[in-house]
Amino acid sequence: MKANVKAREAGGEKRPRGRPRSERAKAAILSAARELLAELGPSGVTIEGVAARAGVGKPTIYRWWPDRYAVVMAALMESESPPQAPAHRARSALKSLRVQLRRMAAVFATGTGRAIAAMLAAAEQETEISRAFRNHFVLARREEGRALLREAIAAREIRADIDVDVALDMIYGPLFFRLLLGHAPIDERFMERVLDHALHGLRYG
Amino acid sequence: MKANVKAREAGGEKRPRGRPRSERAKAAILSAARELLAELGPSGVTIEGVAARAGVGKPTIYRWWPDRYAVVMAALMESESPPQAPAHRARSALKSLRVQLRRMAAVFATGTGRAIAAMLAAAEQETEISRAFRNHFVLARREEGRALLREAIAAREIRADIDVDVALDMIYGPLFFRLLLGHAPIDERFMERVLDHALHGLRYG
Amino acid sequence: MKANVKAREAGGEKRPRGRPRSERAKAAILSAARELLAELGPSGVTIEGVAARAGVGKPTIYRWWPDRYAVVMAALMESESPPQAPAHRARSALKSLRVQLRRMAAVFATGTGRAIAAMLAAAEQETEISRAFRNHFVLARREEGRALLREAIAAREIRADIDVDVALDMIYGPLFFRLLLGHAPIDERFMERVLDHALHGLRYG
Amino acid sequence: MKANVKAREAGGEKRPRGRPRSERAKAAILSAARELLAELGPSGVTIEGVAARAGVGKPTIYRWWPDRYAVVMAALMESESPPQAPAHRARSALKSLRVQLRRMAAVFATGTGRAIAAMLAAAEQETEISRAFRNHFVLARREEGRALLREAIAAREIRADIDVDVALDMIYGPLFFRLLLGHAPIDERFMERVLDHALHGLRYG
DNA sequence: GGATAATCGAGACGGTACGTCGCGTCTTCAT
DNA sequence: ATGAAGACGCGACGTACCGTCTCGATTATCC
Repeated sequence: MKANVKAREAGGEKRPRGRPRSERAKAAILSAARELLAELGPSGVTIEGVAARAGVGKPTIYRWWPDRYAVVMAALMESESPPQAPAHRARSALKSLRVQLRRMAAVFATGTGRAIAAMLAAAEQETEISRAFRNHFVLARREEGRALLREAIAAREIRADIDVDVALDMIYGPLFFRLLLGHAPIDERFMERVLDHALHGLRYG
Repeated sequence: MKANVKAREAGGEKRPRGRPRSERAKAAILSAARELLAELGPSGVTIEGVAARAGVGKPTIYRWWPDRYAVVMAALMESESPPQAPAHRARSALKSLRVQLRRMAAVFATGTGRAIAAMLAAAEQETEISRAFRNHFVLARREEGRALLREAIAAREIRADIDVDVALDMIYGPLFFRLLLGHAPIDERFMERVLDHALHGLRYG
Repeated sequence: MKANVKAREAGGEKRPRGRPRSERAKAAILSAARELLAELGPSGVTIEGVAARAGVGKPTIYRWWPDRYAVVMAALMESESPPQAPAHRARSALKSLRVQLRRMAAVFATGTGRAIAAMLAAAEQETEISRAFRNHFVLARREEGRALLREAIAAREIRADIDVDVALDMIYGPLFFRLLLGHAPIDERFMERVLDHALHGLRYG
Repeated sequence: MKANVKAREAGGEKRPRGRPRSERAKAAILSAARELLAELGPSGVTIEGVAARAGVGKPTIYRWWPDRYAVVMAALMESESPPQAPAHRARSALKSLRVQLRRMAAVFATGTGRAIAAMLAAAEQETEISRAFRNHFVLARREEGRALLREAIAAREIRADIDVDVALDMIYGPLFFRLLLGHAPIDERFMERVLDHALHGLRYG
């Protein structure tokens, strides 16, 4: 234990008073939640199950998250890396958008996709974490898309008189539509075609 | 008794042996479920609550629906009339589509909308009722849309080389995207603009 | 059918009006109850189980017996023949008593014995059938015993100043005591020894 | 903290890890069970009823007792004090036995008596608690009786060649016989007469 | 022979209670 | 002052049977 003491002195961090552990437990909890999510789906992630698998007391979980939804969301957010922020800056804005959409399709085509959709729909009240979750998985990328559309407008690749919010929902909406309804598969090709159709329009032109 | 036999054969209906199910109970159950759904949201619709309010035994509910999701779905399907089949045959196919989209927006803008989205996402397995539900609320109208798009193609109002499935998801997807994410309101104007943007495309043209 | 009519007129009984009760159904019910009793014990004899196994509707059972206890008791009473009325009239009354006790031991040593005890104890209210049941299995034989004791008194085989009721409970009681407590086996030898000890007393004499 | 450790080692008690069980809840459960038993009889003691009256969750009951029979037995065992161990050491063993029998008669003459008999008969399988129950109410006293009979033999008050087990069942059996059959009342006088008849025998002597 | 009527099978009904699962909180001991 | 362990009150789950009722079909008697 001498080493421990020395390390602490060396690090110089100030410990509150008597609490030695915490990050280890947090990691174990999220890890257990991720496993259960993969094995049993969103409804199979119970606090009791997570606590048992993580070797942790239930109150420890509640010390970090307010309820089981928050735990599942946190686990999903940890497990699924977002499409690395600047997302492969391509030559043109539309090209970058195309890359981003392909990446999203790849993520949402997995079982994780349905879990995310379920959590999005299940979030009954507007909480901190549900907002963060929506932002993490969807709205942040939609904002990336907004920036790219603006660039494309500036580059005169797309028209200036469009309603950007409508355009964004038209591009990202189909992904979640298929996720929710399951009437057709989600793949990279699909997202590309969505973008193409959105750009060219359905009319003769 | 020959007449009786003949009538049954003719009608083709097959009377089962025992006491027939009580339509009164069925109506009371769905009615109670609808009320609870409106008052407490999807998660507030418990079998116990429905049974108590409907003045019905729990086993009677389980005799007809496999679980609470099925009851909620059935209640929603009973309460919400779909946009009357042929949906106001307008002069042109696109006009008819526009009318249908406005109607859907009106339905999904209500609290019922979120409930439908929640049920769509919560349905963990592919059951008879979940399929019926998706079909009732969404896919049937998407198929209406498909017919209208085909008409529009025949009438040379839109291009013949489009991928109709992609086009449909691009038109109906944004509605569910907003429903799920809640980042912007759903109203008739929104759906109209979606259709407009889909038709004209984002490019210069 | 002439014979039938004549017999009825002779007997003078009045046929109610409608379809007569099916003796076949009654027999099937008791048979099914007996089987379930043997397989699952008294608590395993449910009305639903009996109805299903007998190929009979539940109301048919309730037309004959008021509740499931009555059915079990009836099944037991049908299955277990009482120790043939006069029970082997031996040379002396005490010898006859000894024979009767041996026979009772044989009956109660089987699984049926515990079932009878359970039904005796479970009968919460004083009904027609529970009285009949107690009488059939126990009290009738106790009355036989009373007659035999009286004979033995007359024959000066036992004392005249005893309390016959006390004596009878002292002879038949031990059987049910072991049945209920299960602390020792029930067999013919045991009942014989009970009778011997009752006759000779525990004192020196 | 050395003292603490030492004390525990000395006492030998082993504190389990978690929150200790609530004695308050245990007492409330048994108390509620006792009340319901008195008001409604053995079949009126339902787990739901006990939980509601005790202000306790059902799972708390199931944590400590395997089923409703065990709860009733525990309640009976708590409520009814056994006839204080050494049971009034009288001058002679037979006198002590007589006192014990009178006390038992007093206990079993009450409504509690029938409840005990019902539980004895209902216990379908041989469990820890059913064994404890039988021992508590009956077999322990039968063993007391055995000791007293042995004393009486040593004191030459009764014969040495008797089968003590048979004699015991002959003395205690009649009590349960009347309890089960209800053909005659149970009172102190009855038990005394049983003992008298057992001692003197039915023969002339 | 046709009407009448009771019983039959089947099985749904409103109920009660079961025993279980998971929730989120609380309490204890050990660190 | 945390952390694991785990009991607590609670609410809902889905199931088993209860005893009753409502059907169409069947089987008898009565007119």
